[in-house]
Amino acid sequence: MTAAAAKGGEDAGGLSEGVLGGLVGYRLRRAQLKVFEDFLASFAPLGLKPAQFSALVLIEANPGRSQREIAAALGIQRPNFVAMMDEFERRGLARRHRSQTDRRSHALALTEAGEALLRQGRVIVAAHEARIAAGLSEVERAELLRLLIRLGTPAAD
Amino acid sequence: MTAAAAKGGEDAGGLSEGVLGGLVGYRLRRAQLKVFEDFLASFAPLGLKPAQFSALVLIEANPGRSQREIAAALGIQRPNFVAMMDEFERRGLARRHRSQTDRRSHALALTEAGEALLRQGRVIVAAHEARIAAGLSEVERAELLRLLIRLGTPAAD
DNA sequence: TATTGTTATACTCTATAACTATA
DNA sequence: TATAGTTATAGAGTATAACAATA
Repeated sequence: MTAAAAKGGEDAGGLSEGVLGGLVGYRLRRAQLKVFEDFLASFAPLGLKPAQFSALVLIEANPGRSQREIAAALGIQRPNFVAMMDEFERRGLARRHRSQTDRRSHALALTEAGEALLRQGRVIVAAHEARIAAGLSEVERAELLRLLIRLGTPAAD
Repeated sequence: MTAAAAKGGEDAGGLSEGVLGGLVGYRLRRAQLKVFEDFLASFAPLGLKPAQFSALVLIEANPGRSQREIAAALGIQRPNFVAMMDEFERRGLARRHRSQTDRRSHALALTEAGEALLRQGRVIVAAHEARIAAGLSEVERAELLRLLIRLGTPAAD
């Protein structure tokens, strides 16, 4: 760290950060932008964005759940999840089955193609994680996850 | 932590998180959403959003810098920063002065009203920080900031 | 030629109201 | 009445191309 950075904080262009550097929210935003940038590039070959990947993971881990349940778990508004499911079905990655107990709701499940894509996704995401956490030891990465969970896990509300 | 959460991860609705729970990018996104939610509510009385607050802080800490420099430091595209500066001038918070050395660029500075608003903002942001980091010790909060900087500081590219 | 601020524009994300079919 | 999925829509946020003034 430079002397200037130690005093008030200074960015790449030589500008002082003022109070920003010490704000968790500001650091979160900058870190997330950078991590998502790497994710987007990593998953471009699979044609998946972060929200789509997380939705597929959640559907696979919780087959038979409704759109409302999956969307809520991801913090996605129900109306906005409709288009995502439409695309999943169009690409043959997931399907909506009529629930046997409540004909209003859709029981979601991955297709074979969806499972296959997720297998590729898990390989890619592992490389992505290793890349973004390259400057951290395994202990530090675990500590970062622990602190982030304490900050933001909806379940901890 | 519940037994289920220890195994594969489980959210508030009882859904398994699958691989998501161990991903830095996913945890960053969820944490940032929650933190920004608190920020937005905290700063509603001042009429400032996170990007606006950070821009005002940066202008105050670096008076005389150009729009391009301030925008670049925040990761904002130059065209998108124009409307933000327009609003700052309309509300009397900041001004664009013609640079004496390069008549193409604008030397930015806060007005008295802008400085006054920022003084209120710094009080509010301190309370906001205390609130979101309530579950963390001071050591943990410092460690979180350190790890986030390692992940995402553009200067560390 | 290159750069600053600007305009226009488009694309994505996100949020809300209202409809339908079921419950 | 209330809920699940859906449609329509509107508002942010973000990205690029192109122009005028200036370097």
